[in-house]
Amino acid sequence: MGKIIIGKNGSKKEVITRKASSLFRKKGFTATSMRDIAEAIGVEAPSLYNHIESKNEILKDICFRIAKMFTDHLREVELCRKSNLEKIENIIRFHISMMIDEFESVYISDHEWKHLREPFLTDFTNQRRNYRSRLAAILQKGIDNKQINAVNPYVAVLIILSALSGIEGWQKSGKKIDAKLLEENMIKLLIEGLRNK
Amino acid sequence: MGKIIIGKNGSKKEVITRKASSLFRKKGFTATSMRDIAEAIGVEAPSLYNHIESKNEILKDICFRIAKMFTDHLREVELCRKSNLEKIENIIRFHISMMIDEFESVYISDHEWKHLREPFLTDFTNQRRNYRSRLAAILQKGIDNKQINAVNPYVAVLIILSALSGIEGWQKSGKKIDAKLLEENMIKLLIEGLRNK
DNA sequence: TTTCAAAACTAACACTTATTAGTTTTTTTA
DNA sequence: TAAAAAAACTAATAAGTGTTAGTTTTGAAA
Repeated sequence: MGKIIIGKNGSKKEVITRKASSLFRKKGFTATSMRDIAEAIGVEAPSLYNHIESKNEILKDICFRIAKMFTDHLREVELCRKSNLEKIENIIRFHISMMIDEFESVYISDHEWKHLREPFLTDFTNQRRNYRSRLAAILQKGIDNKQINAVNPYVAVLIILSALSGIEGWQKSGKKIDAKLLEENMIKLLIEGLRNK
Repeated sequence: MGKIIIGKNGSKKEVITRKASSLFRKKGFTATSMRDIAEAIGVEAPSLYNHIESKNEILKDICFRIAKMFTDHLREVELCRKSNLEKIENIIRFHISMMIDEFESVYISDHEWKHLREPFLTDFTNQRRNYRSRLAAILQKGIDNKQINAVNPYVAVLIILSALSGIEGWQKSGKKIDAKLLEENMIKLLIEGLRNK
């Protein structure tokens, strides 16, 4: 039938993962079959198994790669010398850039992680909880400083993260919103909501 | 094997829809089989077809019932005599109460609508677009009034709606956040972000 | 050009899917 | 209590699932 053509960037496994990501986002993980992925690449389904372990491994790779990027960035922010509000702003900007550069993967890691298998499911949800806790800790310090408005930090984290993950909806929306405009509006709304006046 | 036991509230179809909602939310629409639903009710899968048309009809009923509730409420708000910022606040409070009272259905209507079949898929996405446009129109009037901060109204709608839909994550989170506390924090953050100072 | 491994293929397996047909049981109505 | 209707059942269908086995093709190294 055909063969897997590798672009300049990466192995055949990465080609499969990228095509799969696109389908997982459009149709959902469960509704995407190995045959769908194979067809999109131009190959028969069993051929994929020369490069990957299982359909579930693809999902795992996507979710954990994204989780690592967020975790790594958070560690950097925690160590830098900036005010807590600036740290939050930095994190928000990073989320937005991730939504733009890694749209499909971030979407999947947000919406399809529940189809991970153990032990990865537990690992992943622990990482998420951990991420949220550390974000709440930054907010709490800002509140103690009086720099940040006295909101419940867990609620604020919830609001910020879900507001951010909603940018997903923007990409395909008819309204062409410029990325920079989006970012500045986002910062304005969320940071002004937090800032203590 | 058994039979469908109807509670005081509603037909057997409603019993099926309720059980299905719970499974659709936990496992996703595609990953939930008719046998899963039947087993949860205590009946064989083919028996369900005495009461429903198809698995897809269940999803359609869930999504359109919720869409109607949001649309009906929006119409009321549009007609009432209040400031535009108060209207937005009213809508935010309604979303929160919906998340609490109709958690499973709202979640599904947010996350599983893409599995709707035509013509319902098109109808549903049109309703969503329409809802967002009308929300943006309210914001625009508030901006013209100088009551609302000069943000891009489409971005603001995106942020508000996704922040709201993120409350889904709260229900099951370990942190037991009181509903009233959540609501007040949410209003504080979002409305203060919008208010022109 | 021969050799060898990587990567494609076809065929198939064992299972699950939503749904239909036809039949029996249960409940309601007369 | 007899008749009719509703709702359960079993059995089966046709299609689709992820994945494996075994074989052939392809491309690079010797």
